[in-house]
Amino acid sequence: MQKRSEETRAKIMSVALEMFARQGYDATSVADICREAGVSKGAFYHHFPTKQDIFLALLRGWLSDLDAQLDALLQGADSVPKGLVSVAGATRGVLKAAEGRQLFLMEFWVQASRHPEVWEAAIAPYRHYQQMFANVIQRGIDAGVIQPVDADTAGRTIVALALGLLLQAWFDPEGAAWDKTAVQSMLMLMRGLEKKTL
Amino acid sequence: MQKRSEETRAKIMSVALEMFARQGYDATSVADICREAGVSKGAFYHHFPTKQDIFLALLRGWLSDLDAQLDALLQGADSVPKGLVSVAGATRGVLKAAEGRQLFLMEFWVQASRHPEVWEAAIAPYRHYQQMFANVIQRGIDAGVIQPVDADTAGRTIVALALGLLLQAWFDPEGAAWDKTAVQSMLMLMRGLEKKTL
Amino acid sequence: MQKRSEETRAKIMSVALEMFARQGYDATSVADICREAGVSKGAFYHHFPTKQDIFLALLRGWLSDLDAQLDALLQGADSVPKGLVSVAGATRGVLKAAEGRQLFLMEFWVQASRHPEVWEAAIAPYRHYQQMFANVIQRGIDAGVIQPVDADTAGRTIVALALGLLLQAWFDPEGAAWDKTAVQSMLMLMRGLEKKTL
Amino acid sequence: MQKRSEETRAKIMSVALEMFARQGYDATSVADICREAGVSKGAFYHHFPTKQDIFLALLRGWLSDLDAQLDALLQGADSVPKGLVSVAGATRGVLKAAEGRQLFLMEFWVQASRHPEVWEAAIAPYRHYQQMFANVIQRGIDAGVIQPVDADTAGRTIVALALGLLLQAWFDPEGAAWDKTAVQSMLMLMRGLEKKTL
DNA sequence: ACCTGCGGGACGCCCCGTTAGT
DNA sequence: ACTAACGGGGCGTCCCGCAGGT
Repeated sequence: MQKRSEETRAKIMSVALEMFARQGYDATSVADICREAGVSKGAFYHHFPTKQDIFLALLRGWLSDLDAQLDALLQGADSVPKGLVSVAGATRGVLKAAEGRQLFLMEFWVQASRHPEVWEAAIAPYRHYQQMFANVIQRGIDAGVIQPVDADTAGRTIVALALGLLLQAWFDPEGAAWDKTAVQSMLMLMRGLEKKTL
Repeated sequence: MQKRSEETRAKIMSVALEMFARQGYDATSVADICREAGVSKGAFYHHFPTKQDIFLALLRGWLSDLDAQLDALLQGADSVPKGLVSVAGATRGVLKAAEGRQLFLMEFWVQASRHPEVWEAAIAPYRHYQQMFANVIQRGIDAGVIQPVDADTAGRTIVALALGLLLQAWFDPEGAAWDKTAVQSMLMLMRGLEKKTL
Repeated sequence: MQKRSEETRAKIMSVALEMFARQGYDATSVADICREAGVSKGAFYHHFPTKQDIFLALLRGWLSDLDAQLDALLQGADSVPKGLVSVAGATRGVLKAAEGRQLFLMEFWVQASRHPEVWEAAIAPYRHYQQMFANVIQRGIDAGVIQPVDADTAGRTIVALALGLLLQAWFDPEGAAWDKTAVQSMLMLMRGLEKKTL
Repeated sequence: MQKRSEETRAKIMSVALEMFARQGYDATSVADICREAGVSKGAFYHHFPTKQDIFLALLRGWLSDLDAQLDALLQGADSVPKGLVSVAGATRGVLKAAEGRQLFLMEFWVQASRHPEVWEAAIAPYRHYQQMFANVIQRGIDAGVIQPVDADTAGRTIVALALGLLLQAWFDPEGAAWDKTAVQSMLMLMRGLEKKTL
């Protein structure tokens, strides 16, 4: 029956995700994953031809998850370009989506820099998000509520802020209430973008 | 004479830095480093007790470099809190300082998340910079040229922006003129911080 | 219906034979065979209890083929002991029979040296042929056309010559026209065996 | 000191030779060799980059041994082309030289058929011997003691006989007194080559 | 009866970071 | 400063049972 197979595969993936996130890709051996998942190496290599392959599979899943979440979040912002705060709120979504998987994110970047296929998988969605933000901004400009800045640059700026906060939240979790900091930061930036209405 | 010894050590370090940056920490073997540096493994272990140790040594050097560069840059901003643009310019310095060593930076973060000693070495300077920016902001607030925001949060925001730009510049170098983008981004943020003089 | 089954079995065997011959027994995995034959591993193990077993099955078939061919060839020689050249011609048959399967032959010997069952299967026919040649020689001696040598030794000598040529032809195919060399060689030997009629 | 190193290397080689000969190349794992030799895997790979490499090293040594032995043996035959029996005796040398290493010889051929480098190492000496025998024969022809046959073919025939006997002696050791059989066989052939002095 | 997918472990080769002995 | 040796894994693969479907 195929149910069993699917379960095994899922188990392996979830374990692998967690271990990659906790110990990193290189430090996690296939044997580790198998032991933790309670399967044999035979089972592992039945489902994934290579250690790299499970990483890519994980990555794919993770990106599509993120995609869904962000798309949903931006629905609201999309329709209310004047309420820039909603954009600020959206960034919280980005952080949430990455919650507890930051190390995996790092690993992913590191791998991306070395393996073209991974890079491909990484760069596309990144540009996608940047574009989404740029679109929102552009609409705001057209509507006359945002300064006439370069929308692309603004998009990149928003992404940069989100990424930077993500990173800080990761390597200094106790340093601040990152949740609130995210909102505040984004507000500061938004304030710089909105048209001064006297 | 110790000259020879010093040279060997330096050679090893420079090779190691480059290889870590290009291939990553785990993917770079001690043997690789030795071959490239033209020394024996014995020589390597004569100078560094452990592979980790050379990494830390490298890290220390790198951080102190960065420190010096940033301190110099912030001298100006420090004394001219009203010219917030100078702060924007300073972020360019951060990018410059990391030029071509981003992968090493990533490795460093990854390692930091796992080894307390590394984390220690990483978190301290990070907080240092954040504090510097916060100070500049605070002075601006006191002088009445900046909105009465929370200075710490503003500091974190600036650092976040810098980090985020660094990251983007790294994994999508062709995506934009990051140099200029950095300045523009910072200006947008600054605009949100400054007091509306109207 | 069993037709399907028989076909599958035959397909597996033919693929296995070719792969063993080309890559050797150890270097050919069951998975390789299955992939090439277009069947699942389950199917393989349904037909053959073990990898060794398919080898033995193949071997058995191969030997009985060889047997048939040689027996046919020696019919002639048997009845014309004075025409020693026909014996020479027979050796060509040996070479022909092994055409393109030398590596399998080698594998077979190697396996034989380690597994008694295989050895059993190998040594019997070998002695059979040697005996056939010895018989022909003995008849020649009785008929007075061949020197009074030890017939067994002569038989072994003929077999040796055939084997040696086979081997050379295998690992240095371009080295000579082995076809003709075989005949010439055998003639030289025959000349040493025949009674000097002068 | 380098003495230790040399000893370790020699120990590894001798153990490997024996195990390859007894169990075959594929069936002998590096771990087996190490255990038997009482060294660590690290030591093994310090001396030999690859499992294949130790095989080649062994092969090289074996061939040069054989070379030396045969050269010495053919010295006599060389100078006494009329005493063809000495050539017959020489073949005994070939058998002696291979004593107890036949399986290694087989392995070697099997490997040769798959790895060009091995084949290279194998084919050269083989042609060398064939040539030596051919030379002896040619001299005999020139001296008028041997039939005007094609010397090359005769050389190949002698080699074939030697190989064939070697093989039979290996897979049916009890079948005959191969020592004496070798001499008898060679005499039969020689008889066919020599000029009928009548 | 025939065939399939899945799973199980045991190893195989290679390499890695490191310590002893000069 | 350097060569030799050391173990301990790492990844990938192999040969092979079962449970299940057709």
